[in-house]
Amino acid sequence: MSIPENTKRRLVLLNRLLSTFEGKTITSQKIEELAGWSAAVVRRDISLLGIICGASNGYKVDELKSKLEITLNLAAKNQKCCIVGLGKTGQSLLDSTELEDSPFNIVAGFDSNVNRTEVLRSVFPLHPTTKLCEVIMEEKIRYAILTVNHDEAQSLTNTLCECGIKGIVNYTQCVLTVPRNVKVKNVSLLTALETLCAGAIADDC
Amino acid sequence: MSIPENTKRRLVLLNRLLSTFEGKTITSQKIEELAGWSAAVVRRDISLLGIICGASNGYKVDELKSKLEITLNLAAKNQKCCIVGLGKTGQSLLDSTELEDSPFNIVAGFDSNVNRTEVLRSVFPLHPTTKLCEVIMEEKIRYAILTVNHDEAQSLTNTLCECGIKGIVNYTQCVLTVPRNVKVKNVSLLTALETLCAGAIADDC
DNA sequence: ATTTGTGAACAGTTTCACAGCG
DNA sequence: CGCTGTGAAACTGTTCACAAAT
Repeated sequence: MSIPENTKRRLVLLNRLLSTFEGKTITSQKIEELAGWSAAVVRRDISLLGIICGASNGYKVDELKSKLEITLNLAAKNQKCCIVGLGKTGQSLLDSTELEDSPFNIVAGFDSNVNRTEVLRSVFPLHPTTKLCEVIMEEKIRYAILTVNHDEAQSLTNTLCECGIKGIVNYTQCVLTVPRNVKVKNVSLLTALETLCAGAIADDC
Repeated sequence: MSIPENTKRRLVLLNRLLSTFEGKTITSQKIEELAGWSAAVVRRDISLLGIICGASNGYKVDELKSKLEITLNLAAKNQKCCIVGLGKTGQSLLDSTELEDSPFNIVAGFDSNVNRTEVLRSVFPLHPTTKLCEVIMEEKIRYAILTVNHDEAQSLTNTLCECGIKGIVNYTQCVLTVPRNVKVKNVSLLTALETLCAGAIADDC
């Protein structure tokens, strides 16, 4: 039985939420208070994982968490990512500690301005975008973090898709056109604000 | 008749997409190719706006776009925002041009480290977080961009909610607890990557 | 001929309510 | 007795298919 999209989005956040409760138990009621999803939704979501780890005294967080990590693919370590575009946003990610202790690992950066790739320093190598395909295929990079200018966004996206990238975290304002096998997650500040403003927030991501 | 959440999220992106087609017409088929939503979904979404602006020769982009802006609340200019947390992420937004020509306007920044609020320069004033409530209420700020450390995230969120903020763009990894009248949009890199990895992307935001 | 707009069928998701377990 | 796990009902969202419009 496959897990619905909505459920998956909540489970990603549930997994995060549970970090604070390791070794303990937690009830669906408590999760409702913390995350805002109804207790009924929480119970249904968890039941879709196909395990029984609650049974009348709240869920055992450790069991739940390890099942979540497997189901959500987060158990696989060292999933490779790259940054495409080393302007202000891209640079702020260069020495970010955000992905420490996560399954994700940034292993390359790219910019079409060779100056930047030569001057900037980081723990992973920086390349000109002409090498995009080569490096991605060689390193088997799965995810791209797109932080380029508007005018380069779609053409670089095309290249990324051609070299087999699985997903793109899109920090640009462009609505990217991608083949169906590539997933895009739009996270630009403008999109986020517009989404809030339009009252269009899914109760999750 | 109220517009469903899913539709709203797509309409936000549709509005963006249409910028490239001002003065022209566009068919639901073309939108399907560009954005990836089925033409049937596109037509249904647009019909929910309650206007007829297509009639057999594709949609008139200008008419469609102005209706979209009204429906999505994006017509109201100068909706005030603030940045909470002036670490690396917050700083990268200080002189960002991303919100230029948008209805949103950053009018204040906050950090609990007074050093930062005194040393950093920006076009809008920077305050210590002790002034959070005062400034937000005085300036009638609607949206907060949360870029603080993990350990401050929930307590500052509580304060933000108390002073009447409408929505929070959450760059932290925390799952924030908020009252039902406050909306959160999670945009941390880690959450974005986990969502992609779990295959949990709504066909929109 | 092409493309919208929409009823009607279908699919997916949430809520309700309660039996059963600890 | 409180809490999960889950059928069944209710609701929301999507797809189909075609009449109407130009």
